[in-house]
Amino acid sequence: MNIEQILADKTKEALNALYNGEVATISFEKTNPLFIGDFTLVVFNFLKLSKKKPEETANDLGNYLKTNVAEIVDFNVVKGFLNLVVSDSYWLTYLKSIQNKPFISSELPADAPVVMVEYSSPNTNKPLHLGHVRNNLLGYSVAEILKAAGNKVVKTNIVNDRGIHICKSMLAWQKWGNGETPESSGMKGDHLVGKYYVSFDKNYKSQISDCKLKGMSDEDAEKNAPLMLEIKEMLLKWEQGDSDVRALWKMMNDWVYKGFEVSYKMMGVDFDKTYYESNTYLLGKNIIDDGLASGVLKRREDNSVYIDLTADGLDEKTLLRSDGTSLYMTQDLGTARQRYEENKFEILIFTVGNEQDYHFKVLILILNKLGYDWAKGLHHLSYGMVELPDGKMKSREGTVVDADDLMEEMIKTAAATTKELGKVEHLSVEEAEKLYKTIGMGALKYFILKVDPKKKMLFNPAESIDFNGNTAPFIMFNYVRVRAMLRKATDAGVYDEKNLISEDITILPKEKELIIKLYSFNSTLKEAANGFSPALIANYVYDLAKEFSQYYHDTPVLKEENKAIMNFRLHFSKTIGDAINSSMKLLGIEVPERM
RNA sequence: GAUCCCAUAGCUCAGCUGGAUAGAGCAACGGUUUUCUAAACCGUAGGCCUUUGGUUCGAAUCCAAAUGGGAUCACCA
Repeated sequence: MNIEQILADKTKEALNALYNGEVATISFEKTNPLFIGDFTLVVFNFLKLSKKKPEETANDLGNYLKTNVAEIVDFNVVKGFLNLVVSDSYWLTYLKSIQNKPFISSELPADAPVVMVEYSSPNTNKPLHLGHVRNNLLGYSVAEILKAAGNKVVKTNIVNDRGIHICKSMLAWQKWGNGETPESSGMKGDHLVGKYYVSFDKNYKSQISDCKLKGMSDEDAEKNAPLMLEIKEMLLKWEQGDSDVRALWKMMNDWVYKGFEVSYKMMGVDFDKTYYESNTYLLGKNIIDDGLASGVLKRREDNSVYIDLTADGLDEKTLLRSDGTSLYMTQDLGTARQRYEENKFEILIFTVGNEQDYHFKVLILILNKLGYDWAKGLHHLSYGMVELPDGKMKSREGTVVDADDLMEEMIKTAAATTKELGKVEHLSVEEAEKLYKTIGMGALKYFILKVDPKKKMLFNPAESIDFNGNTAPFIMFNYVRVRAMLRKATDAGVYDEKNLISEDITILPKEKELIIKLYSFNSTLKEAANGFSPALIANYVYDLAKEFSQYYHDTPVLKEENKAIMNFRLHFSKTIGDAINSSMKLLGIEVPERM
């Protein structure tokens, strides 16, 4: 049983014994560093029971806990705050109990709930950009966190591989591509396709202005520009299964997938199941039938189907066109049900940007209204846009930060910095390349994940991502210090791996602080899992690394003359290193052994 | 017009379910290396937590309104 639980139980007991009263839940907080103690109990809530002043109440409880809880060696009272001091031996025993045990259990309980995390969901008409990077990193990290918290996680990706936007790239390539391929051009497939998407848009825009010069309204110009008419025809042919159009579609999508594969690999993300919208876009009509039968959905005179959400403060939402064809919402209803039927998930998380908050609110509400029990487990993991200093990214205007470019840039910067610091002398070329990638990608991932997902974030490409301060390289650096010490100690034969910690060690204040930090790993993981928030893990691991850095600076380890103390500090440092490594893994960040 | 999200140091961000004197990093200024990796450590300076009301023993945190910023509100995806 952990110390907080013991304290909570004993406090309840105390309230009963002293004041004959009861309180439902009692929670302790970490003592503010300005005061002496490890845990603090705020007693204001108990004054009604004690009918005494805050100080007296705190003293009563403090005395009770000190005499009745072996782990409590001292306490002090400041106003209504009872600060409790936990014995060093408790913390030592705790540290011993986690020695050489993984922070994250690799085994799942047999009855682990299934959680699906859907993320990435790219379009196949253009390459990935910075917004997708945030999406991928978030989704992957949340999946890792949920897995570590004891869930059976299924990572899924739904590829938006059909529709009018894909036809744009296809038509442009057909018209102006001269048979260009990734091989002939040397371009990555997704970039090549994206190039034609941009050129379509450029030509389309100039046609619109031509039409407007001829006196058309904005709306008519957009609808009647020759390219738009051709696109519509192409989409129709695609839907009818025209073999030429389908062949072109397949060829170009395959180029894109090959490109995405490279980007995903570089990002270090992967998927257990990939769905394609071309296979699922017709789903959902059976749900409509059920909904009509139960009266939740209604049919208009023109035969279109809708749901009235005005009572919930939302609008009327159309779910089926008057011609009977389905809409974005229709297919999302269908795919959600398909997911449930295939996976029987407890929770399904959609990692999608906050511009779709409304869509997901409606989607989840409709499924609940339709009476699906599993709809309670749906959750939209919404994240803010990544903004550039001069406004938001627009792919059509070319003001995007391309994901591949960004990653390459990060790795280059990592290489330059590493060389500048003279850290590559003992590394082979392959090792050095690997290190640059680890550092560069780690810095990028940490930079993005440390920000609360729901907030929009600013990315300034001119100021490349920092490597000092609250960054992944700083955290890695502290891990590397631990590993270097352990290597040296092992080589010198002074590291006793079996005899962990002897009892008579006096722990330093900083050591105690760090042990308490290690102790909070599990509660942090739980919070991160409940809140789907990698940022909590990022903050945790930074605090841990920062405190360790201070400790490392002030406290000799290998230079310590007392062998027992040296061995303790080695084990202690190793455990910190393990915690750093595990935390970083939850963020999808690898740590190097040297840097 | 309606709905949703955001507002904390010059800049980028923490601050969990309300708790004691609001924290980091960057930038600025000063210091630390014969000592386990200085991508480090220490110090100085920098705040009406957007504003106004309310709830409370206690509010950056909860509620309401205002202001500013962003997003969304198609028989598009």
